[in-house]
Amino acid sequence: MAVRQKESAGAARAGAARPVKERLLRVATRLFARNGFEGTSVQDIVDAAGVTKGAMYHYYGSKDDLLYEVYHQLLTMQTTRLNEIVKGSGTPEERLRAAAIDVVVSSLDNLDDMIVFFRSLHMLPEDRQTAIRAERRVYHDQFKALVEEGMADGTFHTEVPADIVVHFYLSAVNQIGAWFRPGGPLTPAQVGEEYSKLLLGGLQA
Amino acid sequence: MAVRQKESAGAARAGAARPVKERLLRVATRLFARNGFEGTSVQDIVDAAGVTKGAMYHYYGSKDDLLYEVYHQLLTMQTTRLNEIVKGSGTPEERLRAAAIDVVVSSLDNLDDMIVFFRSLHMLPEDRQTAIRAERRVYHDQFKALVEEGMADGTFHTEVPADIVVHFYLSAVNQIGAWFRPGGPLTPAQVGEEYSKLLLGGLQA
Amino acid sequence: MAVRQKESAGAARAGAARPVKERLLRVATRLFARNGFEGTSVQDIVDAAGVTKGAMYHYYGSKDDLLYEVYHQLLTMQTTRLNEIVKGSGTPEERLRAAAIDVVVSSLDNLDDMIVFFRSLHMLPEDRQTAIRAERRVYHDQFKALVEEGMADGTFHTEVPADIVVHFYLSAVNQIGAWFRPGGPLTPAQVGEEYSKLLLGGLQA
Amino acid sequence: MAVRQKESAGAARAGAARPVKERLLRVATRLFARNGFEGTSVQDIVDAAGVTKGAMYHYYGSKDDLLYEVYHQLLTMQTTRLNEIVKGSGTPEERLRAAAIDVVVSSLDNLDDMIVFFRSLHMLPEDRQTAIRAERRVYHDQFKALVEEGMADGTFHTEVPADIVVHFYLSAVNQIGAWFRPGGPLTPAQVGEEYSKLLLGGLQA
DNA sequence: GATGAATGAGTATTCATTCAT
DNA sequence: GATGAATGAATACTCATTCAT
Repeated sequence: MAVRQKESAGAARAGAARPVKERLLRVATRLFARNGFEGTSVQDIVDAAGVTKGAMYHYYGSKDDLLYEVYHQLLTMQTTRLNEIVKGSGTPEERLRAAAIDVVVSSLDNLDDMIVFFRSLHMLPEDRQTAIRAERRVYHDQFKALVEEGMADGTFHTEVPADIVVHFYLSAVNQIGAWFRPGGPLTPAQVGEEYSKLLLGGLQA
Repeated sequence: MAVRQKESAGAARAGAARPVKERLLRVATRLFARNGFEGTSVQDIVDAAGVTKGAMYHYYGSKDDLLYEVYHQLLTMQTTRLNEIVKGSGTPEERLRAAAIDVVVSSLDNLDDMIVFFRSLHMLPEDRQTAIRAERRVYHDQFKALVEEGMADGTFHTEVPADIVVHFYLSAVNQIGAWFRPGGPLTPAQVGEEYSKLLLGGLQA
Repeated sequence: MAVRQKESAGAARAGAARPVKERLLRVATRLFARNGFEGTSVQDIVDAAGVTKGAMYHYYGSKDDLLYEVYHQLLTMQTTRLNEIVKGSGTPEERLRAAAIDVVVSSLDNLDDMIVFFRSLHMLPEDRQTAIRAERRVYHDQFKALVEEGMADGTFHTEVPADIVVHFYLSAVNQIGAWFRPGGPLTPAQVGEEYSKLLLGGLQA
Repeated sequence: MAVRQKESAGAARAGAARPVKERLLRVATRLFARNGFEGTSVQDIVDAAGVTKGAMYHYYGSKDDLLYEVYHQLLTMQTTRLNEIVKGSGTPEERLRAAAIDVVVSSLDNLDDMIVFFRSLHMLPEDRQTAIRAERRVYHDQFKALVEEGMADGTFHTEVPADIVVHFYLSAVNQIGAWFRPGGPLTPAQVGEEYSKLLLGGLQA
């Protein structure tokens, strides 16, 4: 009992400033990334957040809700950023390069979320998966529009359908958590640079 | 009792010819791919295979063993195929193209295994994950050797490190199960063709 | 559902006043004594206590924990009592007689615990067995000190080492559950009287 | 699989001379004593004996049969030996001393059997327990007859009922496995000497 | 807002035993 | 005599969720 009190006190000290709801999502994301969605119990989450189960169920309707929230926030953020790039100025090639770099950098900046995303999506109930996939489709289509612009103006060849190009590139980015190690020799920006080179090189007319 | 006999008969009809051990692995792979490792109970597996739990534990020490076996068989098969391509004749570019196509085709031919692979590896105990990753590393290094050959003889540019090229391409292939639908408009061979074009295009000196 | 309600009502009637945690330990002790540790399932325990499994695991980490608790409580109680006798007044012979009677009486007053103790200790994990044996050793040594006092002042002969005397006597007491039947012709106090006579008679100089 | 073959070969080499049936009982006794009856699986037994399950069920009808056999052999042996002592020559005191020493020595010479006996009897089905207890009662009564002879001729006092004396002494002997360590400072004969002194000292008129 | 005791349905795994060969 | 594949019932334990306070 002494231990619990100490933990609670410690957790409270460490993150009491941050509101409980946000803290819960943050620690849940970290735990899901480390141990998987199924490997993380609600008890693990509330212990790490320094609150009790009742508190969690006050803010989130279920464990699934937490997972959904991780997805939703990541997707919203990335879609917003892509939107700005798509609508920005510059040639299609310049804007595609910017988008290709940005998706890598923003993914590596939120690596835990990415890892959770591609590991645990299938654990959500069917309707939630459908919702997520629809959001994801919007992102895919915006990216594809950039590729098609470049094909239309002759910057890129048209040997490979734009849909496949986008699947190919976003797949590579999605799996990035499988090999990238923060603190390793490469920065997120460098990886973005290299990845975008490989994409654009493969599209040159 | 009538029900059981019917089930047994059904199972017999479906796959009694195939030995029990192999049948268990096959149905487990399918179920893991559909519902995830955690979403599949041992009961689900033995029901689908038409045997009892005891039979499964006679052949496999644990549910983990089944998962490991999926990985091991897929990796062994792909490594063997890559080996033959690497040691074959032809220019580095020809052999890299062959390898790039082969990894796509053999992945799509074993789509269930691929899906399981990249979704459930993290559910295995640490030591097994390490074993798998070591096997995977061998595959990666063989692939990288091909890229480096082409860089050495000037066929490919050297702007992007070979390691990153291989991570990039294999990541894209690994995620292929996230969008490819068997029976859709594209055949595995066509996808292999497109993917290899994107890879080799991005490498041209 | 009717059945369950009746059971719950029955349990409530029998012991709802007593807190759940204590009730669980009490019924577990009784069942372990009757059917052995291995012969008692967790389901048996929670059914008898009128709660569900989850409740038991809320209070005790495992079935082993329940068993350990039986041991720990019995040992603590007996060690406390012996302590008071050892430190009390009177000749060594008087105090040894008091201790010899007390260990019999307190064992027969907690016969279920005794039976469990000497039947199921070996089912605990090694580290717990070691902990129990250390507690038991303290008891043994206190008892031995009494015997040695009497040997030092010439009341008892020294033909048999004090260690063996204590092993001999405590062994006899430990096995008492193998033949004593509560409600039979002898009271615990009478058995204590006879046993102490046999011990002290065998020690007279 | 290589491991199993090696084990089998090793077991075969070690004990092939001894007939299978006897070997099974011997290894079962050792394992029951080390790990308890419930902690020993039939697979453990047949592995240690270097045979297969089918072989065990050829010789013994069940795992219970093995346990019963341990009890039966030990009891038969000890009863036979006690019989000879009871019917022998000498004063009651001399014969009681001989019996008191013999039960210790023969118990320590078959320490595994003793340990199994007092730990696992309660795991047998009720009817088998009853049978064993009847055999045990015969032994008890023979021992008691010796005590009563000494009481009748005035050698022993009659303050403590003979029944209790015998329970007391045999209990102490039964628990001997709880502290005696073969290879320790004391030989079985020495322990028998000390225990018999404590018994006879406590009985002197 | 928050607690934590309690639920109940679920999980992987074990194991004595049987039986066709 | 002996094998080992297969059974089926039992076991300890987990966990997301609820609800009286």
